[in-house]
Amino acid sequence: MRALMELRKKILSGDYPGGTRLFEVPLAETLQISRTPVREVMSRLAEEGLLDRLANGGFVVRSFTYADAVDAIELRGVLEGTAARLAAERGVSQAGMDQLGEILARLEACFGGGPDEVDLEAYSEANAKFHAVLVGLSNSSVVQREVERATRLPFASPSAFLSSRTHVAAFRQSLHIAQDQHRSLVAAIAGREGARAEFLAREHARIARKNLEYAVYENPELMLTVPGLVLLNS
Amino acid sequence: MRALMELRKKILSGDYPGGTRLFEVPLAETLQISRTPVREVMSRLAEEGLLDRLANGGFVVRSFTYADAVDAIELRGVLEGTAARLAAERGVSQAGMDQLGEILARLEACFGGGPDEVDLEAYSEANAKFHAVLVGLSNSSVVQREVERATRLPFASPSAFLSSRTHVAAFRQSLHIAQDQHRSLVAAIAGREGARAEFLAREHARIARKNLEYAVYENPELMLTVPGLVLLNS
DNA sequence: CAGGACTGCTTTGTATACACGGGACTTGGC
DNA sequence: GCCAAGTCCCGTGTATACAAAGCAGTCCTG
Repeated sequence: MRALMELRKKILSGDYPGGTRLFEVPLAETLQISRTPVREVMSRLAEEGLLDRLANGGFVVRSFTYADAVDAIELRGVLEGTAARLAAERGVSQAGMDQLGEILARLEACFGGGPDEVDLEAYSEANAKFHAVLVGLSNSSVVQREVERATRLPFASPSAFLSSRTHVAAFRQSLHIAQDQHRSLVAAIAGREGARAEFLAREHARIARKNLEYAVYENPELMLTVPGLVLLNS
Repeated sequence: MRALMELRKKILSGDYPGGTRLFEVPLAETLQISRTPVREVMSRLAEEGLLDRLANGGFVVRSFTYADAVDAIELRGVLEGTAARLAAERGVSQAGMDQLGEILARLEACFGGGPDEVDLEAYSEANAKFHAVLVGLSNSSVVQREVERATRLPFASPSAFLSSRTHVAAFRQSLHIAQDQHRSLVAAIAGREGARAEFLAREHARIARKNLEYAVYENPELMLTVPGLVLLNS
């Protein structure tokens, strides 16, 4: 199934702009496989939300506007917020809280002495872990499934603007605020404050929205380096 | 693609209980088609959330617990709530509000003179329309897409407990409350009250949760007549 | 000149045959 | 007697050939 990764990569790197119809025969030649696995691959990418099924068969690369990206981020916030609220309402075991605390400490350790000094690589990894664990603590496989789904769109992922290739001051500075929200979120869950946890998670996601806004309007060359932003059309 | 509908129907009617692994060859014989379209069908049902992909290939019928159903309903409420909030925040055109008002009136007309007299058939149809239009008014294709997805699980659908086969007093009585919530929801959107709209939509969905609770604990024979409830296992 | 129908091509849908991989069972050796 | 290795079977992955459907372009007719 290397073909799946290959096609996904091509779409994510902008080889096939949004709205491009993908024909089976040429794709089969490009990927050096026959039509049957091509269909399989496209079907999976449709599940991921990267392709749309056409009414009369066939697939097109899904096309995203700036507004869609904003909504996808908002949606991620809503879903993570729900997971956080459920975790708070239903309660989290001591082991779960310990796990969150440990990741929190790992995130903390990524900040160096200087005000602008961050180990982005380590932060990005711990951040992804934090979000994954948080969602798991909702104790709801249904919610977890949908969060993971919403997160699969690269520009909506919690780590979208943390790629090590994007050493942008504006992004780095947001990390202190983000980390404070992480801490507050954990405190809210520990204190069974469902509403607080929910809205902190939402606001947390809106950092990504702000970063997106910055990339699109202030620093357009970032569109090429931040993963997924090439998918944005108009 | 009648095979798709046929297999979906079989799963929804409980022919293949949750956790059942679906093998391609026997399924191909059952459905009277070859393995290739069987794979296609299963792939689509996986997209719908009725099947799960196994790690090493193959599919199993997704298995739902009571808690999963509760969570799926809550999730639907959260997503519809988000749509309602966005509609309120972003504003809805006069034409949109008129459309909502018209459906509201149609719902109203379903209640007869008696306290327990309802044209369930008409109500169910208008109710489905109301929810669809409401979500459309969010003006967000991303949110709309995910609401429709969450709604595809039959027991999480807004019309789950409105099937005409389930003339249960407990369900009918909830309709007056539901209709009041519909009216309030429209008022909230008209008044740009985002938070109110969001939480009304959530609470509205929780009527379904209550009905589910009733079906499972008070009137188990309903499990067989309410569409989708046969999917619930433990 | 315009509209409709027919034909041909392009593209997806379906069937079938073959390849590959994994797991279980059996057999042989220690 | 137990463990390990090999083989066989079951099930999915892949390729290819063929069928059917949709679309467009052209030609014929009114």
